[in-house]
Amino acid sequence: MPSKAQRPVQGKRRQTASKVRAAALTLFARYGYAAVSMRQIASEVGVQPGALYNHFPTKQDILKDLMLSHMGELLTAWTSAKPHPQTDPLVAFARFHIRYHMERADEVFVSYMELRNLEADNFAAVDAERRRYEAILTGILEDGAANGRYALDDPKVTTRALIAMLTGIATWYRASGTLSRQTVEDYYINLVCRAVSLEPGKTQRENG
Amino acid sequence: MPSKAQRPVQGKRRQTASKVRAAALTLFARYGYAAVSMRQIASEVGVQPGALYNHFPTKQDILKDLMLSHMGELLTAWTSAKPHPQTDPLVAFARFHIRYHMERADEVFVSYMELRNLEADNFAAVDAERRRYEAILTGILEDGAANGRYALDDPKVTTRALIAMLTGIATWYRASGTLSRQTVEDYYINLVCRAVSLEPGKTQRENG
DNA sequence: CTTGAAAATGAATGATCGTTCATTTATTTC
DNA sequence: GAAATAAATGAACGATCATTCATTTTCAAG
Repeated sequence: MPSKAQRPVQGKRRQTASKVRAAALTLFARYGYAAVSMRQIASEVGVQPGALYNHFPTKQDILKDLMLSHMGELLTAWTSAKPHPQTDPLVAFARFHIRYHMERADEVFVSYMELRNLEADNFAAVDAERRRYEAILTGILEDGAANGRYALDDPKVTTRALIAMLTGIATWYRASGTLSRQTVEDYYINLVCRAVSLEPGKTQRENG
Repeated sequence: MPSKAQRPVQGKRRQTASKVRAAALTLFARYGYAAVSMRQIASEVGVQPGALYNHFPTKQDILKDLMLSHMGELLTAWTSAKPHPQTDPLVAFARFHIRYHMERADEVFVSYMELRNLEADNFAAVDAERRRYEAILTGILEDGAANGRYALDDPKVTTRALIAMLTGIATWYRASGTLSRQTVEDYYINLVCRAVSLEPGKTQRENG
């Protein structure tokens, strides 16, 4: 007799599948895909190894699912993000990227460390998404360079440099540390702005 | 009867050991430590698996050797690097870092992707070297910030941001591409300079 | 409550893993 | 060239790997 009726949402059906995803994500992030066994994942989920195959056909499919989901959610999140319309586009993108990546250290870690372990088809699919995401930043840089708002040598090189810098936060930032998320975000925004000679004070888009 | 006397240098003794290192480096960089077997390494060297154990006691020792050697050589290279004395210290360091890392993509890749696969003792040793290297840049930034040459929020955060940005070159730069090493180097130097508000034209150290 | 389907079990498959070792082969030392 | 030493072989070890499957258990729908 539960005091509040247990949600009968979609049965227990899809529950194990998402527990598998969660366990695999944590283990892959910590030990690496190749070093994690299906037995470890099963043990973490609290199930026998064979049961995993009711939800994912192979170990590789778990990795593919995690990485494609991450990229898909990242792109969706950007599309539906509505930054303050006065904010400079580069600043808006960088703030979005920093926040999203600080909140999902494991996903980020797996998604850029395990590319090597994707089979050819899966790599192509994930890499296409990654390029779509980078193209967003490249477009912003091209626009800003065209009208003189940013100073930069090459939009694609700058894209890779900035993405590497920002994504790197996930490799060292720990919520338990002394720096708050907001502080780290602000410091990195300053670095990004200066890297393209956008005066940090002038991050409001000029209208008219 | 060799036309030119075969170098009897140190016999064939250490020759296999360095072939093992080279093979392991290439394989680890391409497939990851955990995904590479001792049999693959032996096959690449042209030897039976058991022979590897005449040179390295375990697979883990090969990884430790590769990573510690890389860090040691990196620190030695910096110590013995003699940049033009008029060059701004940050520019000198960044140029050194970029060049060193573009020339050794495999070493760099292994050294920052395989940290997870080091046993505790080995990780501690490698990480200590890594921190020694980062401390060099942090020191440069602190000096420059103290006398107003650079604008930055936090030397340690800036160190991590710049190192991530610069090291990221190894993940995408290919000598076969359209961009020359010198071009990439120059673009990144501009990014670094602007990131700390050091006017790119003013990269000569002022004396007096 | 009955029925059909999905999920989980528990045991097994063959393959591959890192590592060992007695033996043979190659190299260095005297 | 003989003796000593190191390297390489080839076969084997037990452990663990991803995956399969007949069977049992659990769950959702009628």
